[in-house]
Amino acid sequence: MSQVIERKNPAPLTKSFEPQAFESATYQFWNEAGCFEASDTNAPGQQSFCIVIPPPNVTGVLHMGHALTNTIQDTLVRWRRMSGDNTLWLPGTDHAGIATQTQVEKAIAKEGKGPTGRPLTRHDLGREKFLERTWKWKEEHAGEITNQLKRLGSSLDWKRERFTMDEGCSAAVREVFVRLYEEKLIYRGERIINWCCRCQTALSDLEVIPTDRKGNFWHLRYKIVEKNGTPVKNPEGTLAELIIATTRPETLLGDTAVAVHPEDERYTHLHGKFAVLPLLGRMIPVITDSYVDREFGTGALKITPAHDFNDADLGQKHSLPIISVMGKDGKITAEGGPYVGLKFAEAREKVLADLEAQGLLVKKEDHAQKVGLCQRCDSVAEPMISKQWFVKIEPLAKPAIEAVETGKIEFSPKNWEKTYFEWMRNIRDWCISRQLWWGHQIPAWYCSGCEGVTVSRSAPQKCSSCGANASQLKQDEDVLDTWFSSALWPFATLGWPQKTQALQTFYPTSILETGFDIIFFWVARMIMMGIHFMGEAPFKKVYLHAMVRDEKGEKMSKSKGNVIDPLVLINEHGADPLRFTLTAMAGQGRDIKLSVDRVEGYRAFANKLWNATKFFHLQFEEAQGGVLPEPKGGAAAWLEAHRSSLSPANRWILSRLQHCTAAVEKGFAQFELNESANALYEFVWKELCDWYIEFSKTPLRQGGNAREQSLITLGHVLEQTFRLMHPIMPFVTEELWQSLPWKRSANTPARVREGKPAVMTLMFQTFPKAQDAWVDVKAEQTMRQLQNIVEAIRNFRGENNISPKVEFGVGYTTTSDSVPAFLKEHHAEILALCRIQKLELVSASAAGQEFEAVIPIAEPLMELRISLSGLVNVEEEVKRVKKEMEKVGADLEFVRGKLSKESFTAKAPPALIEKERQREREFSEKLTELSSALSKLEKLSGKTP
RNA sequence: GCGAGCGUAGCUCAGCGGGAGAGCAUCGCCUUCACACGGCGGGGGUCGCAGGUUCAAUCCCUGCCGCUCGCACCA
Repeated sequence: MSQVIERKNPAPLTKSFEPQAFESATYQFWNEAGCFEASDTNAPGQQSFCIVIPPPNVTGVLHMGHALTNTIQDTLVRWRRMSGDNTLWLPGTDHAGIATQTQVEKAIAKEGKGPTGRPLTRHDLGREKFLERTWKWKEEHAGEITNQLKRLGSSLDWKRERFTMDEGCSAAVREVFVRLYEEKLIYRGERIINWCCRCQTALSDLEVIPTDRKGNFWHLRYKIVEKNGTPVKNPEGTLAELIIATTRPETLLGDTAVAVHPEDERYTHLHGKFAVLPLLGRMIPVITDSYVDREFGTGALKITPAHDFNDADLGQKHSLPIISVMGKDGKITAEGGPYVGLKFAEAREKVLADLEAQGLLVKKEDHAQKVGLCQRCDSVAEPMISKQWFVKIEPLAKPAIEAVETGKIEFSPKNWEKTYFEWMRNIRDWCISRQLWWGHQIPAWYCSGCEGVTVSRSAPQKCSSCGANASQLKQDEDVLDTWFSSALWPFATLGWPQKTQALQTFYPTSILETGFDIIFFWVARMIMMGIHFMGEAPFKKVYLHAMVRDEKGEKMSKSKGNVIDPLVLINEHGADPLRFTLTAMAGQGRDIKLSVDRVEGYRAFANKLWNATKFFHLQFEEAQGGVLPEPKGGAAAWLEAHRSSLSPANRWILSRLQHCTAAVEKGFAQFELNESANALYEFVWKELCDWYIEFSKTPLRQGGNAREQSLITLGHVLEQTFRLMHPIMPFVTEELWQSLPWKRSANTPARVREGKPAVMTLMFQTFPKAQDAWVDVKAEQTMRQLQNIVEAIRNFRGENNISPKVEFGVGYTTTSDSVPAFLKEHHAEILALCRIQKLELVSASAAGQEFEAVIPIAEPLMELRISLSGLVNVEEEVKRVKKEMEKVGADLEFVRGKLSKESFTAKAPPALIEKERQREREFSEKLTELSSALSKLEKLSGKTP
């Protein structure tokens, strides 16, 4: 007999659900037993299932978005693991270039002053020292987010944890860079990019957030002249000029043309002429282009190719010169003539003042405009020409578009595919160089001798162009966009560029789960790189979850102070309730407004399950000899063997378990986790606790076979429920499962092969499959009938405000032959659930006495008769009956109306018509009963003073 | 401007062709031996508005209105 890993010192179940008591220990048990570890190879016939975690920032802290995505992923991973797959969920963190560098910069700024008395900057430390500091910072903070992921219950294979700047990932980055360079898909060029003057780095288009700003529209006067400088005149003899509206007057310093629409008749006579650039006096051509909108502004446009994306395109089209007047330092360059050295904002003021002085400023209007802000620091990002590294994206985008078009990759919800296509089909080259220090330094070396560029996987020995030795070579100081390494994540983490077994087994990964906000940043780029380097898309399915917002629907942000910290919720209520909440709300196509109330509600749910299990133990321990021995072959086999002799209630709950199992499985498989969660909630609370356990109390107290049968059924149903619920609520289900008397250890195929011991854990138990054989229509019908009777009596009690302490007798009449036997069989349960003294058949003649309430029931066909004397106020009962009659009357009227329409009876499906006729009969009978009861009551109340 | 989503009970959401559901909140009764993190019962909605298709529309179609979110921006 091989060894089994068991949890040490199991504690008895506490009085109620107290997650703090066991969550951490449970996680530790799983982790130490190696439950999270995948195998590099699949067992024969086994499938692999792999998700790579969207790597959180290495120095970040867990926020609700993380909690959501990791709960969803963990749920899927646990489900697949229990279903028998070789399951790998690969953990890791991202170096997060700008974010991390900024944190460290802030830290050193606080530490001391530089030589001139200002706070220390990274430049005071120098690159090497600064990087040392950042690595140290990373080591100190990296544990926080991973510990938080553990608190959430994430079953990540920690032995495979990766970091985007670890040796392997760095090697992958260099490999990709070199290959793309060799394929001419990476190039270095002088192009217009977004520049953040505060962060002092280039940004990609995506890192710039267009933001509404109140601005102004200044109308400027450009005089028009011939090439030789003679003023041009208008047809009516006045001097020709162009009035141009602009929101950024300071950029005029870099204007190299003005443009009008070719068919704009106002300006036809200016075609081919020149404009005199205000302030600088430069002559620039008047060009025509249909890009110009005649309706907007004055219909004339100034063109500044160096500082505007659209102008850059026009400039290229018309071969215009490019004049950079704004520098990376946020100041006007020497090209700006008298304005050199001014900050942009100062330059604007001065330019406007000078224009005004020269009479060239026509007017100023208010104007709402969008300004691009740096995603990281919110300062204005200026478009400017700069020498940067770019990825030529179109050749990479093409197959990535095709992969989604042909369905090799599917997005869910599907409508995101449209968004993906939109962006991918209009994609611009990707600026990948960043003027930061924290990141993958670009593997390009410049030769001081020949100015040649050497791109290499490792530090080159000599210049690839002129052969000069290494001392002449200097590596590019810039680093790569953080998303460059993230794009390689699905294969770099599996060992690429080595040909590893893990890569073979787990690539392509099964699914990607992430937020829609990073479709472009991350998802699209992973698809492009995956296809290009692996020949295959990195995942088959992309699941995109909604945004987590606060309970008012606002985005959570620190500045608004509306952030709900998942760790606070975990500490207070446990990880499971939070996970259940997120899962239950993860329905697609809607933002998730998280409310703490909801979490509390699901904590109550966990408590409910806890107490149901305690109920089982209580009953179990009372069994003869203290402990009921495990049935031979286990509970399931026992139930199978005794199926025909099981009570209706037992058959019912086993049948309902199949429905629940099917729903949970379907929800997981279709990525509708909320469906799974809701099915479980309904089943556990309503069916198992409210009905089954209440029903089972009678046989359990009865003892003997009845008790044994119910105990085994309840134990089995609970055990199966724990399995079904485990992917969503791993901690509490494991804790409760461990408490069960008949549990068995289990193992995964891979562990067996590797000689690893089995583990006594719910994590490795087989995920249930719905079994049609256990679906019992008859038992469900029986239970429905019993529920109808019980509810009718409870309703009578409730509406008449009769205390549960008051017991009374109930009689009934029926025209059905089977009802008396049916009620006799379930006599005890009905009495217990309704807290009544007796339920007995009364003859039709004995019935009909005046002191009775009459409660008609359609299924089973019968009438309850309850003697009112001393029980209720007759007037109250009159009210109740009247209310009931109104309801039934309205129903009847509706059904009759429907049936009276010939169009309905002619065209509706026959089955439906029959159903409606049936309903009509029922309502009508019910109404007759009620009205006769009412007339009796009214007579009675008339007699009473 | 283009694209997507959402408007259902006081709140948060499910449902999406046959007369509207849940949780929380609320009201009434109950400390009944798993659970007051509980039980039982009640009240509460012309399913954003207007048309159309259909025997039948919260559900399908069209148009509006309102709220989000992408993309592109008109300089």
